[in-house]
Amino acid sequence: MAQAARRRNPRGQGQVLRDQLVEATARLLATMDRPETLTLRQVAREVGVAPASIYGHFPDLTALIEHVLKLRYDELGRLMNDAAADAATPLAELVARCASYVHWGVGHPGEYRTIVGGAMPEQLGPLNAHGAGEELLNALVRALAAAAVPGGEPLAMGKESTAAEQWQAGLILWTGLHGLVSLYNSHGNVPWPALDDLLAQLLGLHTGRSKSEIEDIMAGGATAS
Amino acid sequence: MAQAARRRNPRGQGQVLRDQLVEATARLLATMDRPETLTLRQVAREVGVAPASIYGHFPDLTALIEHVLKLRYDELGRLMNDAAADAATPLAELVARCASYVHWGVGHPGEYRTIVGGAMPEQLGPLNAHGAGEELLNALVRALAAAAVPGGEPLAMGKESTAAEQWQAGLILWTGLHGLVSLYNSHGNVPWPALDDLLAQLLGLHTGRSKSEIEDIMAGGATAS
DNA sequence: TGTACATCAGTGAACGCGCGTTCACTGATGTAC
DNA sequence: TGTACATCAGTGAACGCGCGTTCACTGATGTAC
Repeated sequence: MAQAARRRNPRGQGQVLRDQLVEATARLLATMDRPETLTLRQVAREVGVAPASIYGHFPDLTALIEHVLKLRYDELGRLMNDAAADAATPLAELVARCASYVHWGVGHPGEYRTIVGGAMPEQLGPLNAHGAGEELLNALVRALAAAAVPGGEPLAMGKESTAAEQWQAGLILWTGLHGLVSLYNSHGNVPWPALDDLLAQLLGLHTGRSKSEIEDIMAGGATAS
Repeated sequence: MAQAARRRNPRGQGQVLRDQLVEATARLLATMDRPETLTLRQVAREVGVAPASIYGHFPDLTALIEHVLKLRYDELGRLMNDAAADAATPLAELVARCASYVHWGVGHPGEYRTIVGGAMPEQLGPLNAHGAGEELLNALVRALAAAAVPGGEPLAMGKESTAAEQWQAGLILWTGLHGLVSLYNSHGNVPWPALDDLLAQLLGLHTGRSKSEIEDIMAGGATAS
């Protein structure tokens, strides 16, 4: 992995090493079995630079990781918003958001675990550190409320649902999505059905629709990966 | 934490240190912020013994931790079975199982994360290592199938549900429970509603009952802690 | 056009730390004769 | 009742390792005069 024959950057180009550090850290977090054990010296080796050189660009490894996790989190948020933008109906938007969340989580197990799985020391992930996670969660709550079945049965027995009820329903949906990603990623020995099958059924439960209705939307809409 | 003035055990009592090691490891795993960073020397210090003394009882730290996690896992299984045994109806049994699972998980965040959360290196937890997790999961699947609403709507549109459908429904319920415990434990900054409130609504969704029906059962039955 | 100097980007060696593991050992307790 | 010996339960010092962090440094590149 470590490149040989690295050239010192010319005068104005201190930025170059910084970018390389960020990219190498991202790559390592994405590919390591246990991303939470990443060390400063591993990053230095990956870039092909002396460990001390990192201090010119970041105060310590924690700051570097935090920077990278913020990028990944923003990527996930953008992905979900893009998927939502293509949707024709509120229900399709909800399905698109959830599908992109789950697909991203399963496609990026290391990063998912570091961002939302609480794998990092001292609640370092963006979902905890800054309130960045709120946006993602709020968008999900709104999407679920907008997609709630018109009859209104599942939430509050025919009454209009209050903000607190919508919040709680969104939270529960989030825990469902997270549980699915988390267990799917960490328990490879369990005989899992197809991921989209599980997701369709899960969303059916949470929206009060049939599984097949959700599947039709997933097949038609842009669910990204 | 480390006791001073430890006395060497008399001849036949090598077992004593072994028990102390197990107990100290359990205590540390339960109380540490990041149980996955436990070291062999920490255990030795906690007991008040030389690091090398551990090798007389366990081949290495991994074996010691594995032993302790197995104990904790058995504890959880027993708790769920005991709770189920007190239940009057299949639905009450399901509720009791799920409630004891969630309560145990929230009451033992460190152990929960090491057992099912995938926090340990190389899939060390009992749920992965041996097939011990299967029993717990199978019991949940059976309980859900038995408690399925008589009308039969939520699963398969009035038809009898197949074994595969029951398995999938149980898996999804498990991911819901796990997501709830996992996020509840790791995201203290989120304004969580009462845990039993979330659980009741979640079980309502998964069983096709109303939240209040579940709440009545939770209030009446033995939900343990 | 030369030259002294400042700055930039990063180096390399060293530090002290906690770790897992090894190895020869110690000293009390039991057992054989 | 003595005494030599074996075993048991654990010690203590040492090893080599990778780690985060520090510090004085180097050498190329730009700038002032």
